[in-house]
Amino acid sequence: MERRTRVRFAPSPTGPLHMGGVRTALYNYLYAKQKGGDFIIRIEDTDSNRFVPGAEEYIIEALNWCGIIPDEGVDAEGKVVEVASERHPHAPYRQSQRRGIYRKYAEQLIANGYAYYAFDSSEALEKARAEAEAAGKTFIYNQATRMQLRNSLTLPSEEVSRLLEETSDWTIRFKMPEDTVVAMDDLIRGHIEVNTDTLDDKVLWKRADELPTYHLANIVDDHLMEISEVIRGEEWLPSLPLHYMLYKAFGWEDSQPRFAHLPLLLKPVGNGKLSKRDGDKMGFPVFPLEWTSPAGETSHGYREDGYFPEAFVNLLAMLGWNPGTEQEIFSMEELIGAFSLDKVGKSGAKFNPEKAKWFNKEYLRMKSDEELTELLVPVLESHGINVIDCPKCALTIGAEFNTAGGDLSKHIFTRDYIRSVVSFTKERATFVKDFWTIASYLFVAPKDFETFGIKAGAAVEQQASNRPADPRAKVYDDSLTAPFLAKDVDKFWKPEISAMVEEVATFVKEYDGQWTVEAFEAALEESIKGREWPMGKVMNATRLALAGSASGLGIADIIVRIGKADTCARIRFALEKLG
RNA sequence: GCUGGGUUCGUAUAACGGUUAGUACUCAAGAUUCUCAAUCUUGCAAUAGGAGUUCGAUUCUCCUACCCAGUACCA
Repeated sequence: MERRTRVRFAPSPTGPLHMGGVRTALYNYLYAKQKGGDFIIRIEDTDSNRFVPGAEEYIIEALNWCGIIPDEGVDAEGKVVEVASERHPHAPYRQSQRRGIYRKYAEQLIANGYAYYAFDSSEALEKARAEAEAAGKTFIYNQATRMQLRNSLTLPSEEVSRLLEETSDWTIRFKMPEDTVVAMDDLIRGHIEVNTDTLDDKVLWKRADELPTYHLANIVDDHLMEISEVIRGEEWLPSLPLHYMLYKAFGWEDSQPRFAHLPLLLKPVGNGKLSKRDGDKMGFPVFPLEWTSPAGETSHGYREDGYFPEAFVNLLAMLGWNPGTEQEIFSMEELIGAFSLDKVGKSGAKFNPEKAKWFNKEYLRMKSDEELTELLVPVLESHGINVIDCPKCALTIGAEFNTAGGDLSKHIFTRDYIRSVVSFTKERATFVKDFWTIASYLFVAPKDFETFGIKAGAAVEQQASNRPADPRAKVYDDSLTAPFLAKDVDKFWKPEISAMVEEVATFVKEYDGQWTVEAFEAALEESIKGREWPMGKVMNATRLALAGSASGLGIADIIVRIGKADTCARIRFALEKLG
């Protein structure tokens, strides 16, 4: 008999979900969708002390951004469902709203001899731990110590009843059986055996807040919600024996879910699991979305840093899982088809930020020019550039367009202009925002760089910043030549060359051929060759005058877009400024 | 400490017990180009160590080392 596949992602709203959590959610989602089953989200907020406002909303929004949409647990508006309905027979999905149902299960365990009441105060236990530690031992609440402690196993029943009535900080603990081997099977790790003597009597339910702990809530809810597979992080592996024992104690072995423990996501350098700190330190996000803590501290998010959700999902999928083929780029649909738990690795995966960028670059290249144009427009606008749909509309505001569709003096550009920039700049960009650093001079002349906050040679600098600095490099004072990159001025702007650049201006002014990159380039090169000029020098010096640095886009590409008037104006300005 | 899990190039990973141990990212070199980027080509680089089983071990077993997790009235 086939059981319907039902898996859940059960985050605790104690802070923003980090990328490891998103990956767990993703694997659950992929698994469910592949089997045609349900993906459920359940909020595990049984720790009243660690609740963080906004965390739950953040988690849902992050999952939503990634395209990981729950079948159950969240309604169409992205709100956690609180009342049961046909579509949500298992609601509510927030454990704090289910508190009424856990106690009786805990009591059932006591009635059957699988659990007991414990009256030890937190202070008493802490003291016992401290004493044991001082003696070089570890205090464990288990079969070896429970008979020396204050609980319903050791106290007379009248005393137990009295304490139950009159005090409110007692707990219900699981009575871990003695010397029993628990044999477990993990979908990823295979067969595992553990002796119960190494385990402790975990707290299942707390009278103080009338809430269960993770272990009880988890087992009860998974059972009630008919979960077929539990796919969770490796940090849960040590409590798997407890969970097995719990299923047994409840008599639910037959419907017990199968378990899969995912390897952890590790920090890029050094040892240990990936944490919030690493991202801040190494300049990459660990969170899907930007997060501002209640204390006002902001952490980067993949979304805000310019990653496409598809790229983020793709890179996450490949961290710990592989398709068994050499394919690396997968859409969500393809992932659903290809995913399998037995291709999930056993060892922790170190996250590599470089590879993450590579994924985004690949996705950027796959996008159409139109799509990228739409994404770029708001970026340009945020930098003070005006974008309009058609040249005609602009006539009313007095813009005069060059042949490529731009009016650089008024910083107004048509969508066609933007699209053309995107189209031939695409393969240089990793993020949409890169278009601005790569091609800002196609929108703003060096003369106005300062007003637009553009640094000479921004694209060059951005690229160089990814590499360690060369200690032999000469240090230049950019302020002397701004907006032209000082080291390029030093290298390319010689008196004899500036004269040649002036002639390029003349050539452009008198050019009356076709205004396409190919035609113009051919003509320009012809004219330079004809005069036996050192082409490289002229081109580099010209680029310096037009773009502020000697490296960057092709000369013809630039001139054809900024047009005659602006080319001449820029060269004039450079001559004036640099001599 | 104890318990459990893990270990293939720097990183992510591939390899029914039989391969010159493959691929991608990064890095380096060359080609190309007016420069940079892109692209193409080439290169650097790994089975943690030791026993055993086997004709043959990255793969199976054991030991050692190292790493990780858990060891809460947190999840």
